[in-house]
Amino acid sequence: MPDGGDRGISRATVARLPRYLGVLDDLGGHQATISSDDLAAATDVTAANVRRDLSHLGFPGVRGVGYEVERLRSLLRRELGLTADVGVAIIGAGNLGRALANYGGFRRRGFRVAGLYDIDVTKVGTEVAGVPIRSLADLDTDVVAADIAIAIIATPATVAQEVAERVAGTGVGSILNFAPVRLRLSEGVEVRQVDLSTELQILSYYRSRR
Amino acid sequence: MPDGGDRGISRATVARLPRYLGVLDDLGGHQATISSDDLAAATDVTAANVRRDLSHLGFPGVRGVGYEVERLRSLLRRELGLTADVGVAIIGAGNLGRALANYGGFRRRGFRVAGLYDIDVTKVGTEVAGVPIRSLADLDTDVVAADIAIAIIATPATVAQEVAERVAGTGVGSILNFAPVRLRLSEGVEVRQVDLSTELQILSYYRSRR
DNA sequence: GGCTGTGAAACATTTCACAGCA
DNA sequence: TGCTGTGAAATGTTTCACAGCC
Repeated sequence: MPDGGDRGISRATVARLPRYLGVLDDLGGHQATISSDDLAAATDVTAANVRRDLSHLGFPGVRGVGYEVERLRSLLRRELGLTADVGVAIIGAGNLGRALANYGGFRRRGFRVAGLYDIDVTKVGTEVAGVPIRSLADLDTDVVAADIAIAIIATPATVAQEVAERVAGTGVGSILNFAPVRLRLSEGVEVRQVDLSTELQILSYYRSRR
Repeated sequence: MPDGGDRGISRATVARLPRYLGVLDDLGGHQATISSDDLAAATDVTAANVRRDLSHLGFPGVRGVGYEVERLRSLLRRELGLTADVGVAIIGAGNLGRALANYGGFRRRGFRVAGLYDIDVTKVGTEVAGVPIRSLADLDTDVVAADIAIAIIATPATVAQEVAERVAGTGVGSILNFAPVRLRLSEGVEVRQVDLSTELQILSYYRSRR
């Protein structure tokens, strides 16, 4: 795995960046610097691993002191593509879609939830946690107008594939899929799958051998 | 990483078992056997990796033919601790809790959603998707009476730690936490964290460099 | 003295490639 | 012939341990 400048950070490292960022955000300006030990303790990572990660990012610490919190925050945001705000559309205004719209963590990091999209006309026009519910038919124009970069699929599994194809057609390049279906899409669309049942099964595995 | 018998399967392998199981479940008895190539294609894993995983589980295939679907299904279920049904409690009857109660994927694998727990007395006594909403005060007795093995925390972040400690006190040994807080619990409780915002940030990372 | 930065070792995981069996 | 099972190599990731700097 390459290091230094900016490119080619390992997947394992990338997966830890949001954790580091979360801890720094929670610090709330009470500390100017943080040591690898402290950052490690707050994130369930080893100190050596923290140092290795930050060195991969090319971020310098100060020996005897630690890492500058504000500089590191900026770097992590930049690295995660959160410099400008990132527009997000949530597809499906059922319980899950509404839960996601309510979920403060998105706004807290630089995401802007532009809309909830549904085909149920009785829902369209209302809003949830300040997020307007709009017709799925409006998505194509909204993607451009509201600068939507990522779509979150929160529909029933039965329609997820169809909806995802429609979403991909609007030019949205990234999809986070919560429906328990493995989406098959054309090249060029980045899909990430979150399967709630998978997490539960893994937990069950570790539970069953104790 | 050890292999063979039953113990000491690597974490990476464990993380793939639910995927394999999901594919086999979706087959619906239309195939008696499946090759590593087909199983690989359906799960976004390489064929060599599938073969290695199954060999770690000590599961034998038939050369020139493939793996017996039904036998493999049983093995995966057993391996994941899904032989008897596993009782699950969802803590928090907000949008997320209700979404999880609605989510069919749990029942589909061998989980039994025993109840939704909340402190809001106006909700208690009603039900969601056939799951009764009960008072958090009843959890202690229900854990024993309804044989609850896993608790899913779907409360606001602000109360998650407090609720988790309470839950841990009931003897539930495994917690799946959806609140965006890193829980600190005593030894002996297995905690698994799902952070929706983390997934979105990782997607954002890969989006930003294309 | 405290903490970073990093070679080198250890460990984990994946892939290659092919022998061997049905 | 088609596909598994697996050594061996390659690759990826973490940890150790300590020199070096503030």
